[in-house]
Amino acid sequence: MLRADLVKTEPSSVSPGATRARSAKRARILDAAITVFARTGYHDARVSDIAREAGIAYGLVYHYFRNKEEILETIFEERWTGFVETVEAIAEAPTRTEEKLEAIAALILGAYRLRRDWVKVFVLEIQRSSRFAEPSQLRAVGRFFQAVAKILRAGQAQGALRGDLDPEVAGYVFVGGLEIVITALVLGVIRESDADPEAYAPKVARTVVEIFLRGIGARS
Amino acid sequence: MLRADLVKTEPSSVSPGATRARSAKRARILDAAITVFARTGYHDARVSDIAREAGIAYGLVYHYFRNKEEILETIFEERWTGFVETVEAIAEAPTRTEEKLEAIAALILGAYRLRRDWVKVFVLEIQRSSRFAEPSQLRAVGRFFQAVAKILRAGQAQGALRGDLDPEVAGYVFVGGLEIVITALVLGVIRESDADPEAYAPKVARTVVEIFLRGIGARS
Amino acid sequence: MLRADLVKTEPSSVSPGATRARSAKRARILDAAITVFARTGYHDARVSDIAREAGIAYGLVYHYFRNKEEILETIFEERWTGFVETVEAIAEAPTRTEEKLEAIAALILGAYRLRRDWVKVFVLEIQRSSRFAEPSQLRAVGRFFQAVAKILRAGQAQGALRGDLDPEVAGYVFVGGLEIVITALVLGVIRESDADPEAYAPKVARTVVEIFLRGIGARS
Amino acid sequence: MLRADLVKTEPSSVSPGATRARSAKRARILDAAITVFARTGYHDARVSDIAREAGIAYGLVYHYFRNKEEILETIFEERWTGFVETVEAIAEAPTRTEEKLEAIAALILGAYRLRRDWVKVFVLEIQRSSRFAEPSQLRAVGRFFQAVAKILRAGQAQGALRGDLDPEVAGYVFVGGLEIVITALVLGVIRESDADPEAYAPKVARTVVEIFLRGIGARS
DNA sequence: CATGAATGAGAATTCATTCAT
DNA sequence: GATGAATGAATTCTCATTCAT
Repeated sequence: MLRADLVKTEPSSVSPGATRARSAKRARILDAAITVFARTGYHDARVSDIAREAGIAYGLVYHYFRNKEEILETIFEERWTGFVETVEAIAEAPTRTEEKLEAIAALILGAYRLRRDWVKVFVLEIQRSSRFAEPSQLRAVGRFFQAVAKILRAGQAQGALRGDLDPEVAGYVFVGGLEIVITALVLGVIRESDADPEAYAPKVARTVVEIFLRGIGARS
Repeated sequence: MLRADLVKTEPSSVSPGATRARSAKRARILDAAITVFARTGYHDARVSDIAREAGIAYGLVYHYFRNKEEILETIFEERWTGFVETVEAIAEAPTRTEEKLEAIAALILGAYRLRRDWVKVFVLEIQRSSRFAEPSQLRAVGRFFQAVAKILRAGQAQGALRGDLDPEVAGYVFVGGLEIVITALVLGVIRESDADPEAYAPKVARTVVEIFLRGIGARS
Repeated sequence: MLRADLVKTEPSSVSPGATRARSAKRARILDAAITVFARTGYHDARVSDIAREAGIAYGLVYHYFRNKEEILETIFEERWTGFVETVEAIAEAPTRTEEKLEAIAALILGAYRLRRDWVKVFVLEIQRSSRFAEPSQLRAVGRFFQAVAKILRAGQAQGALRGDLDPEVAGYVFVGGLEIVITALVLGVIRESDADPEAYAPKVARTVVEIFLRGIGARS
Repeated sequence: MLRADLVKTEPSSVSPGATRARSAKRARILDAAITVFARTGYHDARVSDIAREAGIAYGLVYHYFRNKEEILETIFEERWTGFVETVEAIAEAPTRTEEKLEAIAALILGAYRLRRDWVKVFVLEIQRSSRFAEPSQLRAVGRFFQAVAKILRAGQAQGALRGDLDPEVAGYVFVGGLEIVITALVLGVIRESDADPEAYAPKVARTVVEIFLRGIGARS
């Protein structure tokens, strides 16, 4: 079964020696930045906050990154890639359409549980960073939507899905449904029930998939 | 029929005389702020930009608003209220559930055509303004989601909608589906076909409602 | 007789009212900058030093000038112009060549007495500012050399000067002779005799002109 | 005949073995520094630029020099010394005054052709380095002017030069005439004729000497 | 000797906000 | 109301210098 922890989180699986040290500091800066961005928001985060959080000196940040914005871009590029690759793996897998959609929903909602800060930064900051409109980032996001669209087109081809709806728009609707639930969670608008937080995400995931596949309308 | 222009756009329907002048300047500042926020983003927008756009001295901004943030809040409160009232009117209307959902979808996607800057600011700025977490704003957003949830609950009560799904989560899914399509339009990821821009929004609206009601899964 | 005080020093001969206030502050910043640049050198001068010297707040400097460099450029443009105009007036005057050259020498060496800081900044800072290589500045300096060359060409035409020497190179030699004497004074390498400081500059001026016209070689 | 290459340029005429290596790196740093200072100016040159130009790690610079400033000082001291010694040799030589002055002019203008970067740094940077006011450097510059003054005094003593002019001021005038021509060349204000660049410097040198000795005034 | 990661003081610049006119 | 000059806190970024390896 596909699991949320498929999202690769450790770019630190690196070669030893000098390289390790370099990567270690760099990775600490990125981790710290995610934490700080999630807490304060990108704009209100000071570079010195990141440095303090990472436990390093101020100027070292500029040793590894040209400026504050490059940190955000790097977070996106390095961490998003792992996510997209997982989604693409799901798309290629020899499973039924419904399973694939459920896997993606579980992946996203599961990521919220495991890497809440990442999700916050992706959802709240990167998305509206001015750089987000940049071709490279749009392309990276595009990979994700294409993977979803691929699942839908395959589903239509094999008769599992209706063929009369635009798979691209449908893909947006599916992702949008997931995204807003996450946003609501991130913003605390809806709160995981205290009773069984572990069970909440899967349940919501299933609801989204269910609506997406069979609709909320009563069967006539 | 419910129309996009139900969104009230003119707080300038005000009393005459001195008061009119006051309101006129104030309204010009708000309009200018929307334009500038849509262009630059809230954080990168300078008060002087807003003043220049409004054609006034920038000290005057502080006559009408305590600070920059209050401008954003005011935009939200004054302009969002009109939107929510329209949605609530739709919810109360004696029409079928499907019609109501279609009206909301049309309202939102139509607003994008008529008041693109407003939508940009709502979607991109206010949503992630740190103030968004403020009770007053959350309440305002909540009114909107409650109106949607009300439609869904009513639909369940009268048997038009399945009763086995959480209407709150379902509401998010519906709105999220619409929202992401708008975001994609705002960011230029998907582009209205040049052939018939007028027809694009309604068509997308219908697709979203269709998926939401009947699902994309093939009828077994 | 042409006098050193022909160098216009007061751009503050301005219109009254609001304009005066604006100009007053601006002029104070420029004056303060000259003082500070002369004392510390351009590179080591902090904008805050200039502000303190001018008795104004930090940020006001940026109200009037884009950045630190623009201050230096402005000093050059506004103050150099007065100097060049004086030199051009000397060049046009209906006096003998020797008188003209003496007037220029007196002007320059006199300026050193009256506006030592200006001379320091011109000689030591502006000349090696990276911007100095800019067309507009080279042109401004060019005006000065052209005025000198004009005097020399006129002298050659009327038979007062030898015709077998390149007037352009000769102009450089004349100005260079003056300039290095000033530099030596600025740097304190040579010191005006304590006995009669007033008489030193004119005496040096006459020496430079004398050498330039009749040479130091013994008459054969 | 005295030639420009009399200026000693290779402190690398050193003993072999380990010492050679040391000196080699040191010399490379100095050469690189001259190149970089000439290109960027002292203040804007970063130590890392010098290291990159020298092809070494920038920490190594601090093995050989206490700090950035010491590099400039060293350039001045080590390279200027060779120049001054050449000038002193010219002064001592059993040649006529005019020949001596021509040799110096040729030396300086020739150096501009051979070691343009050195001249740039001497003319533009060292001269206004704040450290220029340092006794040791003033003394070094003084040696040069004293050598020139010595030539002039000797010329006066043997009747080759007029005795009624201050030899010190006259020396400044001579050097100043040369210096400004060089500055003009450095800044590109005057350009060596493309036709015969080799001949330009000597020609200018002769013009300067000619004016200095016989003046530009028409013989009455 | 060599390297380049690490440090942190320092300075420029921005811009929201205040206030005298 | 209206203006825009004045203020200064806040922050980013640079770069000389140190130091562990």
